[in-house]
Amino acid sequence: VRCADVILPLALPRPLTYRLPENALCAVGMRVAVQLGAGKVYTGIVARIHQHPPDSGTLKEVLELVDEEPVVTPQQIAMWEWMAGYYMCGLGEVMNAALPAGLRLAAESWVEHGDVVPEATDARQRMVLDAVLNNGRMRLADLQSILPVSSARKILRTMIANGWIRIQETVEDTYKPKERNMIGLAADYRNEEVLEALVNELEASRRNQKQVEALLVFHQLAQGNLERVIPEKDITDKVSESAIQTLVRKGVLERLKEVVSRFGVHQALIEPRELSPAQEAAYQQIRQGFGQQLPVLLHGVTSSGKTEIYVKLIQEVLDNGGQVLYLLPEIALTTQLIERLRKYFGDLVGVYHSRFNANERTEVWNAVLNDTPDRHRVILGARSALFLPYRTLQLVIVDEEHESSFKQYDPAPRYHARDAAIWMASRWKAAILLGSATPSVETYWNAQTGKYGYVQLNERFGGMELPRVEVVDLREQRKWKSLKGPFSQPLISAMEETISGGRQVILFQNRRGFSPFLQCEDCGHVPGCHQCDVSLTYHKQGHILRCHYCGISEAPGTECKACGSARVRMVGYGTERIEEELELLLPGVTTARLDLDTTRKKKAYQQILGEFADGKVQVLVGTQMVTKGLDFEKVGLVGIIGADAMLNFQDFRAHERAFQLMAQVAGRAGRSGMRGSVIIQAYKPDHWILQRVMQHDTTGVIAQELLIRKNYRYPPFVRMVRVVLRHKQAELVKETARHLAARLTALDAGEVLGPNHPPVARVMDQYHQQIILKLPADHTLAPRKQVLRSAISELQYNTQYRKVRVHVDVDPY
DNA sequence: TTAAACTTTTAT
DNA sequence: TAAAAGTTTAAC
Repeated sequence: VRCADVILPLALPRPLTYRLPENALCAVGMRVAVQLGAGKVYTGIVARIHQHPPDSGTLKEVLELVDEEPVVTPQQIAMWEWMAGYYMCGLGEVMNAALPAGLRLAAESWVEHGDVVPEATDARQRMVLDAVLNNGRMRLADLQSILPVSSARKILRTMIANGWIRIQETVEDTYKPKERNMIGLAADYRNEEVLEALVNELEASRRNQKQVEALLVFHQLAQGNLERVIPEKDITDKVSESAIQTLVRKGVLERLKEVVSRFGVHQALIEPRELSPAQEAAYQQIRQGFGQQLPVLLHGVTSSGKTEIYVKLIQEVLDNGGQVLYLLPEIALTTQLIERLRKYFGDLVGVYHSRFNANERTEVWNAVLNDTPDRHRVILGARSALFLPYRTLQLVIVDEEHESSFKQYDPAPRYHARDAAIWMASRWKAAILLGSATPSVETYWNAQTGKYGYVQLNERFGGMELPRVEVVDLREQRKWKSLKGPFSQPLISAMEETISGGRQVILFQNRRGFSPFLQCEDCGHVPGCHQCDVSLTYHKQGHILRCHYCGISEAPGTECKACGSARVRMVGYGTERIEEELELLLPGVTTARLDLDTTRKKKAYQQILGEFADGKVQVLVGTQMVTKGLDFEKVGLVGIIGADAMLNFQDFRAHERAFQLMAQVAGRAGRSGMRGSVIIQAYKPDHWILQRVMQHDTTGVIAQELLIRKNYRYPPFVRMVRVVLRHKQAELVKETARHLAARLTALDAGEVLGPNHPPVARVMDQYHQQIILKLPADHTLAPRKQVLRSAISELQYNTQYRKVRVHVDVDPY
């Protein structure tokens, strides 16, 4: 028998084996429909074809081959397997992250009438039968929604048992290509003489003038080529629809559909700029590193023109017929960069990220899979762009390499796009370039130790100076009562000066919403989430208290829930409140806000960033989003409202991240000729990180951090694995975590820290415990992960421990 | 993820 | 005591 190992879109430990129908033309990477369990039909991807049926049980047969050609390449399956192994999750989970929804077939259950004619039926059964008979068949989900929720399943079950109805599973392709209406001449009329005769005939009657006109317009648009097919809209722009209609009815014209791209047509406009001597030197060094098959780190200060270098490298690959993957940490950045790259490469640039709908993503997927020569040669995207079916990938660029948003946390696979890209590049034999003004400690270490090539670009483009950074002591400001809401005197004057000088301001506060929490002035009570251990954030927009962990919201009462006092005050400043305070402080100033709440809609980024770029907005207030490599010409001042929150995190990466964030946002200031300035407000102005931000000392921070990491055994000197346990009962999770930790110690898996609870111990009524494993960064990593795997599966043998959900986060961020 | 098998809670 | 609600488990 021929067998197919099928990856199913579920968190199963491994692919399941099905029997292939005889003579089935099946290949690795094709989609197949298979039955799982009693009735459910799923589509999966064939990972392997072989002749070795598993020992246990009977084999089910593949129900249907969906594709004639594979939709997934063997290289991708290799990548999925690597990812599932390295990040310790199921192949199905990787597949779920990788495949666009348009390729995941929707399996639907339909209810049809059965072979047995029902006799005695009750009212509800009658209802079901009527619905099924009237419509031929009904969606199971629709039927369930018209029946009372509690008994729907039961009613249907009896009816199935009686043979009155049955359930049929279907699998349907959800991808719909976009089409447009076209007009062409019918076969008989694709001849000048015939057409001329027709025109003459029609001209005889005055009533047919419109038709003659339509034919002339068609002739003109077709430029004499009568085989041509013209977009209907081009014709109806000039002549009436009814004339076309008549000609179609007479069989002179034909209506046709043509598949078109969902993505508009763009034209390359300009030649890339010549590189400066410094850029040229960096470019040559990068080429050299690529020549040695090494990933290369391009460490270039903000505004050093890294993009120009990327452009030149991309151009080369395109000339060479290759594909390029350009990874960015944020969707907002793709919005900015796409316009820039399209100026050079036009339609060859494609975008791919989570804001695209299923059809758009599938279209990009197919274009990459088919290696189309005229579209999607350069893919610009967030981390999911990693999963496209590249065939001729020659270059990967990971821009803003240090960004933590390259790491996915939930759901599995908990992968780091930068690290996965490095694996991919070596497998695909593609070059890979990591770019950053503030490289991560790990990457810098790899460059220092010769694992990566290292190229530095210290010169800002046009020789501009780095911004002046000033730290304002909030303790002083408070003492002298010179704080106005969240703003210190120096920040206020700087904003006024910048705005009156016709330049723009960016304000950064890493908290969205209006106020992080409410507090009763009498008893100190803080309203918290009912199902999570966090306070509720007040959102003025919608006048609502919201939990940022589970999303649940409630109306804020007018009085304290604990003591009934009416004196409840809002504590702290989120972006929403900062924007409002600013409007009160500087009336007439135009503001905009860039955070999760203002960018929910698909086009929101484009709109907000567009208005800021056009100068319609003078002050842009935002969360992390404003720090990540946005380029604006006229920003003269960047204000960091509260630096302490970032410095006080007790995670080993907190200092590194705080520095990166501040250095990056500072880099937004001062682009068009004038030196920019940065004001950081902090209660701890002497913190060493702030001092280093003032000095723009990236390598100093990294050197210091490397010392600390070496002393305290943190990455890159060890590898970390975080094990998270979750359950409704706090005690059970604790007990299980203690047991697992003890077991890991006994098995000598590595250095075991914990168990303890993560910063937020309860989310959605589930209590969390975590164990951190520190593993040596050597060849024992894989066997140690195997030890961890078996220790976790051992929990199954205990009826209590097995109830606890466990997940693993490799290289946590 | 799903659904059947199994267990615990709740209402009458 | 039955029904409802919640848990657990296996899937080729």
